[in-house]
Amino acid sequence: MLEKTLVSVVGPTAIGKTRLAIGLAKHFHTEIISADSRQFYKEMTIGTAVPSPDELRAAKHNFIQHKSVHDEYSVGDFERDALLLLSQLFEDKGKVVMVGGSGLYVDAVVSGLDKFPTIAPQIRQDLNNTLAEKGLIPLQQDLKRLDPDYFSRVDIANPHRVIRALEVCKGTGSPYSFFLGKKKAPRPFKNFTVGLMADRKIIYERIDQRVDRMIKQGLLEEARSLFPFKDLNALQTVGYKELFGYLNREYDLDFAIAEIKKNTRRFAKRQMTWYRKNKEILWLAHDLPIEEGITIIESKLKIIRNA
RNA sequence: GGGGAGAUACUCAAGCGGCCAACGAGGGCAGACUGUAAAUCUGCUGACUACGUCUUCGCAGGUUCGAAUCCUGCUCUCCCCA
Repeated sequence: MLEKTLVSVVGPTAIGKTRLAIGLAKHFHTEIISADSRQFYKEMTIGTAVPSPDELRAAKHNFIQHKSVHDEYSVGDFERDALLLLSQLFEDKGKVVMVGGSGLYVDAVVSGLDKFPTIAPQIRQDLNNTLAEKGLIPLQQDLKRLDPDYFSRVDIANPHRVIRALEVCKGTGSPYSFFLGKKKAPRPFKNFTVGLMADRKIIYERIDQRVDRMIKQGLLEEARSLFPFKDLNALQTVGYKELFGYLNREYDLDFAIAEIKKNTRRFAKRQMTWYRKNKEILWLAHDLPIEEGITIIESKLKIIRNA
């Protein structure tokens, strides 16, 4: 019990992270922290593949559907909330399991983000308006003036990157890069990350099957109920945005479903790209029996402990 | 049987004598990523012993210094008239 360890499970969508996480949580008699940026929202269930009631009963999950799509909730908020909860859980638990499909969110808990002051939402609103009316170029010029250092490093073709940096510059009066690279608070626990992998073909098949299942379960109705809020950030989500297009009579349902499958595959690809560069991850085959996976993880944890 | 249109890379689709390994779009692949991240953005996408070489634009010939682009024949597809 001396070694507090956060065991994270990562991997592309639909590969079986939830199952492994539950197996681990039961094995370690502990709880699960979800680091999935879309399972936070209580209004979304089917399309985000939230764990089933049975699964939720099998192990205590945290940060599942604890927010509303109407709430503002950022990675920074999540990092803070997760660390707070972790410190509580580690009071009487040696291990905590984290599952997440959102690489940035997992990394935020594991490694930490720099601290940024809260920025008034109006600033971003204004920047978005500028983008819509005048395009990206004036924003790029602004950034070049306000933070030449970051300007030379960012992907200046990416409006989100440029606007985020600018909102910090404008909101704080300091360059965005001023806040970067500060010493992060050390985590009072060790990290161990397990990745699930499979052949591309298998992942894509699983995705297709899962999308079909979601549709059968009533994803369209769920999307219909959220249609009035389709412009909210939380609803810029694969599985919903495509159905909004259908509900808006832009194309037929078959097309929408095909788009969901395609976009989910692309999402899975991006997840794999995110994790691929991380050499610390212990990769396990998706079809390895859970007990075997746990045995392997246990032995690796022992090695770490003795190191 | 007669007349017309067309066959271009994984798909769709430009090109209509040289600047074409061939616009563009889709799809795919690869990558980036510090509070929008299931978001957003970038690159590549004929083959290779790759800042060079080799084979492509239905097939086979021909004209030309030079053809995806012009001519002839053939094959196939579509439309109209019988």
